[in-house]
Amino acid sequence: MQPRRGRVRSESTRRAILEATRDELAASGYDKLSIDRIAAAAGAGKQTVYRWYPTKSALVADCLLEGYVLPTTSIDVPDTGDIRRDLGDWLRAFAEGLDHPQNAALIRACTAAAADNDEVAAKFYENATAATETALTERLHAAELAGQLKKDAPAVAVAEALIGAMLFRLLTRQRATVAFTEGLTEAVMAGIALTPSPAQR
Amino acid sequence: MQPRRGRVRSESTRRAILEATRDELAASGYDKLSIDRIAAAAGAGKQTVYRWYPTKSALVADCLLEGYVLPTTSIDVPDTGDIRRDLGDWLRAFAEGLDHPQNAALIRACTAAAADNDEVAAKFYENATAATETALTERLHAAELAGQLKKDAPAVAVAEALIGAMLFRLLTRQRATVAFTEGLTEAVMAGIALTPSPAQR
Amino acid sequence: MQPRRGRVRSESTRRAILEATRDELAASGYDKLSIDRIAAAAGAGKQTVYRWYPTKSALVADCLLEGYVLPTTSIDVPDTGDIRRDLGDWLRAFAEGLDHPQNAALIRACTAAAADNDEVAAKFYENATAATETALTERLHAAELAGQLKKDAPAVAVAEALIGAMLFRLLTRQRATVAFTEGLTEAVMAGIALTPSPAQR
Amino acid sequence: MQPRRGRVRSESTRRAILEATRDELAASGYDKLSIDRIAAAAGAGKQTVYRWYPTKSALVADCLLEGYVLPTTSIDVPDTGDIRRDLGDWLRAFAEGLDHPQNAALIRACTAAAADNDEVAAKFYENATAATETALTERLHAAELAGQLKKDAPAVAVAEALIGAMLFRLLTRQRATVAFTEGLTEAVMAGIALTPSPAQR
DNA sequence: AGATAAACGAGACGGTACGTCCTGTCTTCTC
DNA sequence: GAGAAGACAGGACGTACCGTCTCGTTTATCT
Repeated sequence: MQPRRGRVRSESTRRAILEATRDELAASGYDKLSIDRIAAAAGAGKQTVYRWYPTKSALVADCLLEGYVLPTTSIDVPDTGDIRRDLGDWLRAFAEGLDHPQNAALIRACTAAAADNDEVAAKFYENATAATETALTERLHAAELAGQLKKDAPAVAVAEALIGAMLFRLLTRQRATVAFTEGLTEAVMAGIALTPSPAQR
Repeated sequence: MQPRRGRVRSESTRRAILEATRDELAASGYDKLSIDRIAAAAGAGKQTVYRWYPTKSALVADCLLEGYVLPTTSIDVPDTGDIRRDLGDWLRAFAEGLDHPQNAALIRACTAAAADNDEVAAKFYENATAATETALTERLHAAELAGQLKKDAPAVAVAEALIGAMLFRLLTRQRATVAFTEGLTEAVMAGIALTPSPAQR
Repeated sequence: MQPRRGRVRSESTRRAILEATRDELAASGYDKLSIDRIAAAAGAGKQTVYRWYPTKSALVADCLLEGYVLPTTSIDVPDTGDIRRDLGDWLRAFAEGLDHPQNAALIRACTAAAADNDEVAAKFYENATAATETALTERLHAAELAGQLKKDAPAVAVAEALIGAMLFRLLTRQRATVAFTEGLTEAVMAGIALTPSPAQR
Repeated sequence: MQPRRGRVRSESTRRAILEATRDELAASGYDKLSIDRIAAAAGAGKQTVYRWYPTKSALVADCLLEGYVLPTTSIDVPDTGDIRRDLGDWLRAFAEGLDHPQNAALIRACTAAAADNDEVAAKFYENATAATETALTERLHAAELAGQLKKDAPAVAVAEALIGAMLFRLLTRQRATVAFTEGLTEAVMAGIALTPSPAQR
């Protein structure tokens, strides 16, 4: 391991850049991001921004990865033993988090970034999403082990359907009301069909 | 009504602009769209583009509205009388449509546009989405009337969960496999919980 | 001749650019010229500057060509019939012109530009210099025709020696005093050698 | 004088810097000089360059002072006793030196530097020029003492006229041909006027 | 020998300017 | 009067250098 030549790169500057990025992202959205403005707001030179992040996408991606954008608070899925109630509570809490305009703006900006760019998409998934999805699927598996769910329930599909529904509401600027989240919870828990599943195709 | 002096605005030019926009969208994504390039590709002056569409967003929005971007083909929900099968078939067809890279790129671009801009979001919802959602909810209501669904089943929530799940897969660059779509269909039809719903909280 | 499509290029903007360039040149010298600042001072976009002048050198060169930098006043060589007096008067006037700091700064800047760049050098010669040189050599030829000069006197060499001497004084920050200009005039008119020229080598 | 603790400053590094500067000067001219490149070419850190030379100008100035740029060879004025021949020979030799593109480029670069910057101008004069001028004026004074020149001949003015003429040719990219140098020599030795100088104004 | 200190290479830092590209507006001429 | 062509002011892009500031290393002198 060689001795590290030259001045060491400033972590604090990097953090300032990420914070400035988060602020710009919430204020202006993804495609109005300006590296010039971010650098100025962070008190950094543009070159320093580019030294850390070669592209606007990488910058946003790292913002996601480092948790500057999405709070980890709303991710935890409660576990009271009652999967039905836990799922409902979690979904409602999630919806409430999205009611704050700043959170909504940030997630929309990240969605735009993910839609535009593969790398951001990967980070978006790894962080913002996979964490949530993992927590959700783990809770579902726990419920399965507890004998509350059918065997081989498609936990991933259900988790992504829930997240996807919230994302869809966000994109189309519809609030996710309590009626909505409860209807959705009930649907995935009990199904909407009257007749039981046939002997399976 | 006065007689309209001067040259009439050329519909064919407008169509050329929309086509050029669609091509750029598929090729470069939303935030790399350049009005300059679009005008050049359409053989139009920039002013003409701006005369029709005041903003980049409006341009994309109209692309959506006029169906230049999203094919209406995959929207129709089959109706064989068996809601379970129809839903499954439709979802699989939808997923297959998203497997074509060009379609995927276009929808991602539109998603980015919708995330960034309220107006596009509205158009995105009205067209690309509401059409789909309407078709879906109508099919669900038909099934309800046919006695195949529970009373007051949350059709809208289910429809949006299905679309949202597909969108989520698209954003995170995960293919929606047949196993995925079938698991999802089964989940919303029959639910994943073992025990029946309690006397409703 | 085809009909010229599109908006016509604004001569007044071009003039504003040249004036701003002249001011910057006098204030900061050649290698501190900033296109950004020039554009801002001229109330023009950078692109407009570049549309007219592809390089900093071309800009300075045109400043010279259009006479924005060097006043044509000091160029005219008087003709009273007495070449000796005329030359002396002209050289003194020239020296006095260079005594004004602004003129000196401008010519130094142009010299730097000419030294650095072939194109500017050409323009520098064509305009600032050739005009002077031409006026000077024409006056000398007139004197020759009037029988006041030796036959085949090297008018060009003498003209360039006079200009060169003034330039040298300027570059080395020495004032060209009256004693200097008169000594120089006398030297080229009467020579400094005591003995007459030998039978020519 | 106190004993100087710490590492001694490396003369060889300083020489490497000057050599790199000379090479850059000849290759790119004055206003394209880059301290970054010079440091890299010299295998030195930027700080070391700045420790020796606070500004680009000082660097170029020292290049001149140390003779890295202008060869002292062409400075010596021959002394055969015949001032007319000696002057002619020297001027021709000087012109030949300037025919080499590298020499021409270097002197042009130094001229640009001198035009832009007072300090360089001083060094330019002290070294490159004063040496030449001194040699020339000394030769002229020797001739005067030998009775070959008029009394009180303006040696400095003549010397500067000769150097200025060469510089002017260099700046305007005109070669100084033998015809040119001989015409000039003859002009300053014998004058170009037919009639003898009047009783002097 | 060990401590102290300056100079060194390397290179990151906050900045300024570059030359290019794009935006949205404005002229100009043509249909 | 709409349209294409394209110039315009403005502003962001990503790059190159500036002059300054750490770093770890090397080389000297002083204890």
